This record gives sequence, structure tokens and C-alpha cells, in this order.
Amino acid sequence: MKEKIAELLNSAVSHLKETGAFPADYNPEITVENARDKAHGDFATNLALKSSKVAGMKPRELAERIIESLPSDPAVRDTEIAGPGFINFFLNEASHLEIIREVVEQGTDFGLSRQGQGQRIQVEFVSANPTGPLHVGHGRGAAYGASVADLLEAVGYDVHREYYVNDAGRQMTILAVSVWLRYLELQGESLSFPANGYRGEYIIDIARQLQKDHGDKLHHPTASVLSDLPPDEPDGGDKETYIDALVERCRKLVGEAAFARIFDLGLNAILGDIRQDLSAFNVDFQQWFSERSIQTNVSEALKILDEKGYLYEQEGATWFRSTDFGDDKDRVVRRDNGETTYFASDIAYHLNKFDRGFDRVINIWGADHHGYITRVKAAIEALGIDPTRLEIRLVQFAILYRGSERLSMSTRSGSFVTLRELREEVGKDAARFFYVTRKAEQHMDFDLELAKSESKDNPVYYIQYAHARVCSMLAKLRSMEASQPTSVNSDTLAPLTLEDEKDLAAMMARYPEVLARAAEQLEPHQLTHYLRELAGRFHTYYNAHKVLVDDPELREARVALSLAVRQIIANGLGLLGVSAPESM
RNA sequence: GCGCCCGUAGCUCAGCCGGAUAGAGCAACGGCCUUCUAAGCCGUGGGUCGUAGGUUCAAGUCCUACCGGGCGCGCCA
Repeated sequence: MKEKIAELLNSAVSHLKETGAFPADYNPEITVENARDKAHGDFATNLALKSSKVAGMKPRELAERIIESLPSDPAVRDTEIAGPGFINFFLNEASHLEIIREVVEQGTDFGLSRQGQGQRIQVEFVSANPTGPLHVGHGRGAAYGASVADLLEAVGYDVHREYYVNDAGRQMTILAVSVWLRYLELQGESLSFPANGYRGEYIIDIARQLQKDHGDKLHHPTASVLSDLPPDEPDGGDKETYIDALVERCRKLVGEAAFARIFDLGLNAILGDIRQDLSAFNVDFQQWFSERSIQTNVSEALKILDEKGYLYEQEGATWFRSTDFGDDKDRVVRRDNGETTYFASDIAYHLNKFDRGFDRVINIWGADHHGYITRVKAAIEALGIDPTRLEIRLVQFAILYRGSERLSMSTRSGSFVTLRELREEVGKDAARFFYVTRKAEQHMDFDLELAKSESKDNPVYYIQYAHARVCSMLAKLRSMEASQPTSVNSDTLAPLTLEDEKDLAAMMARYPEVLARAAEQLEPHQLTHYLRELAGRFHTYYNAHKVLVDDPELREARVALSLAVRQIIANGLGLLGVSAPESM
């Protein structure tokens, strides 16, 4: 409908150009907005205000000329000039209600569009290090990423969801040694656990598996493990140096092959757990991309940068000249010990992403990575790829509250609240919904009590309840053995004459726009707010007017209206990974 | 110190790439269940949009400076 108004305005502009009111080369951007106030009609344009200078006329005068030049259209009942020079459009009743027919006919397809034109777009999200279970901080990235991906798909993009598995780094070797130490404890050794080791309960579970698989074959006495190591942090030493030495000792004692088995056992156990967790959270990926698999491409990527002259040697290390692209300082890609950095892997990974042919790449990162954006974009640009094809969205942390009590979390100590615990406590639906009710870059307070509450305080239940209400009303209709509308046409809808009904229809007409906008701006919270409002209007309507009235024609019309509302709620919740229950 | 994000009702937040009188929910107060689920609805009060300038027909929205809060500034990943 909006497009139609814009078309009308467009032809008015051409007409005014012909009559000389506008210069022939004038091509204004025509914006049509939904009127905020019903008194202002259905749509409004500021065209006259924007163009008054060019036309050399007062805005209201120009508005009059524009209206005179508008072709007539059956859907438009009236136009008016308002305020400083807005042109307001009023639609006739039938055009309002038409949307109900569209929704019912299109069903689950209603709201989908092709604006993405099948462009290939990759969304990389979560990508948490496989060193432990996902915690509530990852949950927000998961919920946000999944909703963004689904939204993009809904508006016609070819979406590829990917999880980058950091399975190559030092952290993973620390994980392996943590498992091994717990294994030694299970074998009866007693030793003090390193300050920098992973202390979670899950490590012990993995150690039990290790014991089951390998018996005592990996057992070494404490003395041989700890002899001649530098001091750990509690003894005044450096925890990093200590843990690295411990890793080396472990490799030496058990041998590289066995170390690799411990490593893989830990990796697979944790990754399996993460997959299961995400799957239960309704978050699925097309691909789990291993950092190890890209290692062979790292030197290749660095070679390209070198050939382009962006690398140099200093103090034994190799540096990337990221300052050429606006970074604060140059970055090391190969350390003086010859090993490439994590950043180097990331350069290769991003090169690989674009080599795979994605038109656009979206990275969803935790807020703590924001210092990393410039250098990755710099690398992309240095490799000759348009950096605007890479969009990076940061997700701020969620702070958990239980009522007014703030819950703390810390990965290393193992005392964090896991995503699984959250899901078990508040449920998948509430968790998915709550995480995306705020803009991603907005800090968020996540109140467990509110998410669990079964009342109107809780927006998830509020929206789901609107859906369930329609379902139970339909069940009653069936028990009355009354006819349910099989098809909807303008005659069916004609009895809908109430203001509330018109409002609901107008609100539903906005749904496709809301989707398009939420997708384009990567902001699922726009959809949550829309659904909250739609559900609210429906509750108001439902409370004030009976749907299952005796008059069969009015009943049929109101049932059609309710069906349409239910459909949009179901469609919208689906995109957020939230279920739409038939009864509650 | 530098960079990014944020500052809107007592609280949590919207505010549609500048538009008409700034909106919800919660909390507070007052009403509504023999009628399709009260997990709901109706009503009342509540604001110098952090501060000061600037841009223009029009600024919560854009620009500049400052104030306040968060995060990040490794040859870690």
C-alpha cells in the first residue's frame, strides 16, 4: 500500500515537472510513512516540505498543487493538507480489511519477501571457544544470531549459518592438560590444580571418560609431573608461564600421540555438548568451521599480504601494516618463535569466507571483541576485498538477575550460569525471546524471575496467550458445529465496521514492513515490539467484543480477523525461535 | 590517554535512516470474571529526552564540546 502511495506521488511529481512547477531534473526521494496519529489518516508524506525550496513555493501551497496532480485511486478515500505542509492520505474501509484476506490466504508465507534477491549471506555467530559449556553470555549471541539469520532468510537472502570452532589454539592445550590432571587425580594422585587451568565439573567428567578409554596408560606419578616447574601464581609465579610449562611436561610424559587423543577427547566432548545445547535452544548451523582446517591457508594468506607489501619484519616478528587502514598500531601475524597468531588465522578464515562466494558476511561477536574490528576489516581491505561486505555486530553482555539479586559468572572458576541452566529454569521460549527484546548493542538486564513469571508482566506469555486464545476460540467454534470460513473475500469482511477492527487490520498490514526493516537493520527487537503491540491490541479487542456471535456473517468476519492475527503471531514467533502454543 | 557503545517517566526500554501533542511495560492508585482462557481488559497520575552550543521550515533523532556509565586497547585466543 505504501508503495502504491509512493507511485501516486511519483506521477504527481512528473506531472509537476511537465507543468514547470519543478525543474525537469528534480528527482526527490519520496518517503511515505505510516501516520502516527489516526487523526492524520493512514499515510503521510513530507514531499511538499522537502520540495518547497526547489519549487519556490510555500509548503502548503505546493502541497495543494501536488494533490491536484495526484492520479485518482480507488483505495484512497481522501487526502488533506495538514500542519506545516504534510499531505495525509486516508484509505477507504475495504482497502484496510483487504489485508485480512491476504494473511489468511498466504498463511505461513505471509510477510516473506524477496528483497534479498537470493544474495548469499553468511552469518557467523556464537563461535565460543570449545573449552567449556556455553554460558548465558553466549546465549544472547546465539539467540540474536539465529533470529537475524532467520529474518534475513525470510526476506529472501540465501543464508549460511556458521560456527567458527577455535580448536587450534593454546587454550585448547590448556584444556587438554586440565583433563589430564583430573585424570591423574582419579588415578589417586594428589596435586594442586593450576591457577590457570579449567576447573569446571565437566572437566572431571571428561577425565572419567579418559580413564575408561585408557585405563592407567597415561598415568604418571605427581613427582614426575611437577618436578622442576616454575612457580604457579599462588607461589608468587606467573600463571601463564606455569601452565605453558605444564603443557610441555604433559606432552613429554604421555607423548604427542596420546596428547592429541586427550586433546580430541576434550574437544569432541565439549563440542558435542555445545551442539546439543544449541540445538535444544532452537539454534542450528549449516557449518561448524574448524580453525585447524584453515591452518594450511594461513601462510598463503600472509603471502598475499606480503606480496602487496603490507608485511614487515621487526624484532624478530612479522607485522601487518594495519595502520595503513586506520588501525591504531600494526599487528603481529607471526611471532618471534615462528608461530602465527590467532589474528593470522582469522585473516585466512575471512579470506576463505569471501573465497566461498558470499556476497555479504556478518560476524556476531561479544562486546569484548570490539577492539578487533578495525584490524580484521583492515586485513580484508588489504586483501583487496571491499570491507563494507563484512559487517560486524557486537552483542553486549547480559547481566543476570534473580529479582534484585545480581548473579555473577566466571568461566575459569567454573561457577558461571550455563545456558543450559538458564534454559532449564526459564524455558527455551522465554530465553530466546528475552535475549532479543533489546538492541544488541544495548546492555541488558535479564531477570530470571520475570522470564519465568506466567503473567502479563512477561511479554512472551502475553503474546503466546493471544495465539492460544484464538486457538481455543476456534475449538469452541468447532464444538458449536458452526461453519468456519474456508475462504475469505471482501464480502466476508464487510461486517467489520468497528474502529478496533480497522486498527487491527492496519497493524497487520505493517507486518511485512516490520520484517523487512528488522532484517535490513539486523534488529530482531523490532519484531518483538511489534508482536507485543499486536497481541495487546488483540487482547483489547477480544475483551471488548465477542467473536462467536449469533449473526453468522459477523461471526465469520470476526473469525477471519482472529485467524489473521493468530497467523501473524505464529509467523513472527517462529522467526524468533519461539513456539506458538495452541493452549496454555 | 585513545577508540567503540550507551544516557528518554521512579524502574526496564521503544521511538520507524529529521517530521505533527515524545510512547509501551513494570511499579503506584481505582475499577472489570454466571458471557469465546482474568496467563486478560479498562481508567488515573508520572518527562527541562545527560548538559551547552550549532545545522533547518522542523532535532529525542544530525554536527561539535563537555558531563556520567560500560567495554576494549597483548608477539593471548
